[in-house]
Amino acid sequence: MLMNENLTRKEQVYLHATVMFKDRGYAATSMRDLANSLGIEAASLYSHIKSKEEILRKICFDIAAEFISGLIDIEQEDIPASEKLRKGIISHTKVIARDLASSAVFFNEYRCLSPSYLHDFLLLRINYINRFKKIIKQGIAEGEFVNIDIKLAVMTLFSSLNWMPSWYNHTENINQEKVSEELANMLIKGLKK
Amino acid sequence: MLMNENLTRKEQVYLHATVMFKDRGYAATSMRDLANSLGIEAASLYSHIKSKEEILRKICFDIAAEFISGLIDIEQEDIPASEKLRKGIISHTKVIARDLASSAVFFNEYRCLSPSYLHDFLLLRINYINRFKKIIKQGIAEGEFVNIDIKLAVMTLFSSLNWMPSWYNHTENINQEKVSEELANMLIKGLKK
DNA sequence: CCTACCGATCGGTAGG
DNA sequence: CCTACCGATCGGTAGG
Repeated sequence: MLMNENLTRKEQVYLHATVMFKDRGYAATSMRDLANSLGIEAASLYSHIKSKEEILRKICFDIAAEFISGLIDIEQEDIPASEKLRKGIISHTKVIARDLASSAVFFNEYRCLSPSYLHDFLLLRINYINRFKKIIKQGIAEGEFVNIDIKLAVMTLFSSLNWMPSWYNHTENINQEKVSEELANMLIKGLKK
Repeated sequence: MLMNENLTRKEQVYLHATVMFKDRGYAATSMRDLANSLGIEAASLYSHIKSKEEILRKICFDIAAEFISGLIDIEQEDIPASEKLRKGIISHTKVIARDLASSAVFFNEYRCLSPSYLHDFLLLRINYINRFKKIIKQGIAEGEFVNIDIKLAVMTLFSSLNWMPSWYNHTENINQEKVSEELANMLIKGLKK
């Protein structure tokens, strides 16, 4: 059962929808399923939201904004690429750990966005990936990292980070910060000379 | 356009379905979409297949079988854990590279299986993951790997490997074997002392 | 492989 | 937040 106290009805709708989109997928979750989990009729949902896709859009674009804003300050710092990368990884994992369900939807369900929103979403994603590519390029240029294929490196990085929501569990006695650090260590060690 | 020459109609149905499930998701792909991409009516599909889910089942369980069978010989070899892991990673990436679309469906759409098939599928997946865990445990026990959290290590490993189908592209001038080797190097280096 | 069609379910609206 | 309902679409079947 979801914790619903202190939430407005609208927030409850978003919360339940996020969890259901994560568990069953966006297309496989019907508005009747969602209404049922809230104990109301499907038609009643529409006094809180405009459409099913509006929910998906909010999840995807909110998380995208969090990822990018977490990275901006780090980019400006005058530190070695490995340290930038470490901080970037920790920032990224923090966004994920803060909201595992939304992150999972972000990673897996974005393609259900209608074409024009999907287009904008993909631009944001490319922008974010390019920022990490730039850090890795810096590390190679400064001789800190091995001369690895950039695309391979950055895709491996994101792959590792982005499946976190599907295996990382808040309730286990695993510490989020420790996980992030171990992960960052492992990945950076794989890149270093 | 898909290459359909030399394929039976049934094989064409499976091929088109796999690509569409990968691109749009299982739930979001209708039998009418599928029929349309083959230039026939939806009802005509059912002279080649029994149900929509039958297609998904075949994809998921065939790929599962390929993953496991690729690993069995490697496990028996009397070599260091790092070499077992390297061979395991290369075997795994070969299965993926051989059929990117099926692999993508395997990783992302399995949860659309009906409960009893989903149950069997998850057992196969746990079995496969445990085989890799055992290799990493061996490496830690023999002092070859750092004393990392096993779950973290194996999940990072699979995350890296399993997003391959979503970014790795056959048509680019990237060589599959080289990608596998670089990937294996990077990941094993992250584990080594 | 087609036409014709089934019951079920979909996202969403009207009106209160 | 409800009842009542819309047109569209779903997976699938019958019969040829």
